[in-house]
Amino acid sequence: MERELLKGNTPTMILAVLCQGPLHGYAIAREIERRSDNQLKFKEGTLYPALHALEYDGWIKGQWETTSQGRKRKVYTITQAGHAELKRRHHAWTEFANVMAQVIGGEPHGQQG
Amino acid sequence: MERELLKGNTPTMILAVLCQGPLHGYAIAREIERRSDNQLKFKEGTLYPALHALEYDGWIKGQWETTSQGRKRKVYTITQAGHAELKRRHHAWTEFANVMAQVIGGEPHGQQG
DNA sequence: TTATTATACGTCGTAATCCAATGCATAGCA
DNA sequence: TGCTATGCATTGGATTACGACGTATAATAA
Repeated sequence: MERELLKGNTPTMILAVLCQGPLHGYAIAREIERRSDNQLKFKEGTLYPALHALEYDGWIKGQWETTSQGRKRKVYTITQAGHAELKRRHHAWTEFANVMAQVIGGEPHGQQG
Repeated sequence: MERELLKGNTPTMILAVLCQGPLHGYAIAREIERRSDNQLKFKEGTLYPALHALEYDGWIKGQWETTSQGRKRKVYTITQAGHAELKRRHHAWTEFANVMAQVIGGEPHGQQG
């Protein structure tokens, strides 16, 4: 999958996943990979900074928990503001996808300018 | 229009426009704006470096010409390799757009991990 | 015991990209 | 003389993805 195409969409995908329920970082990455039929690979260098930024902006909230196996992990929950942000980003993506279709799929036009 | 969403798609749009016929830089920018119903604004800092990179990669070819008004401009033509590259990029974009739809538009799933 | 894999968190540096700001030059118009 | 449009270009800042690396626990295999 083309690296640059992903740019700007990582937070949107994370919010979309968390919209279905709280998950910890590692599970979020796995869930995005699952939803994309393994076409997307979510790396640590992408995931964790993105989560921290989302929490800093108040769109998600992290809570440390310990599993029965004694392993610590940080479970993230989407906030009210996060839901609004997701809606806004979802809309922006749809708009952009439409524009792209218009530009790269556009019909022929008069040659020179 | 969201700035980050554009990332990586600029060369694709330029190739798509040139696919319809040769144009000089300034006209390419105006054409992309026209096709996007002015939702996209193409700035010089984005346009010219992108054109130079495309020419360096051999996907477009620039040719200086002088108009009847005596104004010089560089007219770009898409190459054979450029057509192939456009096809590849067009495909990559479609794939990515589908993946995005799957991830952010996905149906509900079992909560916790 | 030792090695490997999976889980789970994180940081840092590099590369890629968009764009605001700035610059140069020509042309038409008020 | 100023303003706007055309037409080219560079530079530096900001944002982003990710490879590489580091830490730690647990299960599985040799």
